[in-house]
Amino acid sequence: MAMATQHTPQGQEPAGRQRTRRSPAPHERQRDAERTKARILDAAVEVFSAKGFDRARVTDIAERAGVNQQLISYYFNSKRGLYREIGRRWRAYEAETIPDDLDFAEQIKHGVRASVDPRLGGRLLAWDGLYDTGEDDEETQERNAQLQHEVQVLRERQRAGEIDDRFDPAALILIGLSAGNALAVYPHLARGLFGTDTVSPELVEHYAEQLAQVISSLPAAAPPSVPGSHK
Amino acid sequence: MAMATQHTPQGQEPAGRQRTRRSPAPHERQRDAERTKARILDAAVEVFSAKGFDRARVTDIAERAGVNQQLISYYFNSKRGLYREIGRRWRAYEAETIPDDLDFAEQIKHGVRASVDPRLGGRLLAWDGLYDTGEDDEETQERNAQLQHEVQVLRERQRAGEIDDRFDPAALILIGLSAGNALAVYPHLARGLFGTDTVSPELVEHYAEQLAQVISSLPAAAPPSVPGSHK
DNA sequence: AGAATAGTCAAATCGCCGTTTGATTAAATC
DNA sequence: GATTTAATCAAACGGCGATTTGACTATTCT
Repeated sequence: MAMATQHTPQGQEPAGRQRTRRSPAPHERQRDAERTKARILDAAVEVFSAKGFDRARVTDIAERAGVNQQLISYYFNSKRGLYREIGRRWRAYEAETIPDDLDFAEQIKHGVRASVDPRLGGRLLAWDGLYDTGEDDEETQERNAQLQHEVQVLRERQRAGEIDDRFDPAALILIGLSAGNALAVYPHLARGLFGTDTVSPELVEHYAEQLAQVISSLPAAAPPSVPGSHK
Repeated sequence: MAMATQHTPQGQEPAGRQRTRRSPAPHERQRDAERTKARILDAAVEVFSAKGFDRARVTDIAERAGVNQQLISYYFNSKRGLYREIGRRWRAYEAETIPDDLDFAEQIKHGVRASVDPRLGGRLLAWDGLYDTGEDDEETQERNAQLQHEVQVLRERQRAGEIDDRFDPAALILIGLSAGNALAVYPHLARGLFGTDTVSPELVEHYAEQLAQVISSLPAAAPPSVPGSHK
């Protein structure tokens, strides 16, 4: 692919270019592929998350990353490749970041805050879901494993009596997750509902609080229905 | 989904009065603009809902509607125009369809079932939210009014003691709505969580049940904190 | 130093897809 | 049955935007 490099045949050498020759301390080199790649990735997350795959312009991504757009092909082959790479890194990141020994409600709060951060993945998740075609590539498989693990954790708590038996952990997770992403996915509704003209940090906090409250008010043990009563 | 299928505005033909040339009973004429428009609209809802605006192909829509794609420009000016028309009719439809005197939990169940019907609007709502740019056109204004009304309804129930005062009705609505749409918006997660390889009607029913259970288990009155405590 | 290569870029290409054009056929009117 | 007009279509157009091409420049290695 990118190995058709050839020596420059000729050209006028601009004389008198003064450059000091310093040893490359890794963080101050000007040419650092990894750093540049990271910048592109960051910009890409922002743009993809905001506009979705189709509406995202690679020019836009390149611009924000401060590089030429061809560089994106150079590093990631294609727009799709870039997107996939984001997916990979993202899953790795959240796998190692989200501690599942947190209190469920705390986890939710954390999730809500994270979901609206444009650099984080709430919206990406929604885009993926909407674009989903029903066939499971290996990428989704991986995520599913993580989800199943979450289910296990909840089931554990259920067994410990923290959660009523009638609830299906899988359903609870989906509910929490989708509700947690709500501000990020339905900003237009949020504005209408809360009467603000933007989704402010305060609103995020308020909503996180509310959602956590809902979650944590789920009945813990068997329902308060008196044994022997009807229904 | 009869949303687009209200046509034949021209009214009551005097019975027994027949034209010499067998005046076409409105439902059996071959050339019926309204009917065709409705077919296009229906197909469009399906495609837009499934693929989103950008990925939807007007060829695809035309094909499903059984018409030539130019007809779409003819009737709706543009792809965007078609999309907007859907929005208009959709809001009208749901405004007159969803009865707000239902039990909240019932409403939720109804919502969940509706949201996964591919021909209905759960996904459209999510697309709109993700594509949202923060500026409110008149279209959203209209929806916001409806939402505010919903908020009022909930506030009412809150006043009646059915819902704990600590909950913000607006937040509850957003939670219910987003969670209700979850199967439609995150089908990939749903498959992973529930271990099915498709979102079956049974799953829909199960999930609706679960969500309703969560909603209806929200504390009704003041918290069980001991009365007579401080403040 | 100089060869080799990693990093960067501007500009041309090319396919896709929404829209326009201009004609055609069927229905309604007289 | 002739005229008008509503409905339909096939084919050409044109723009947008991702990708390719082909070079150029800085860095690193020996």
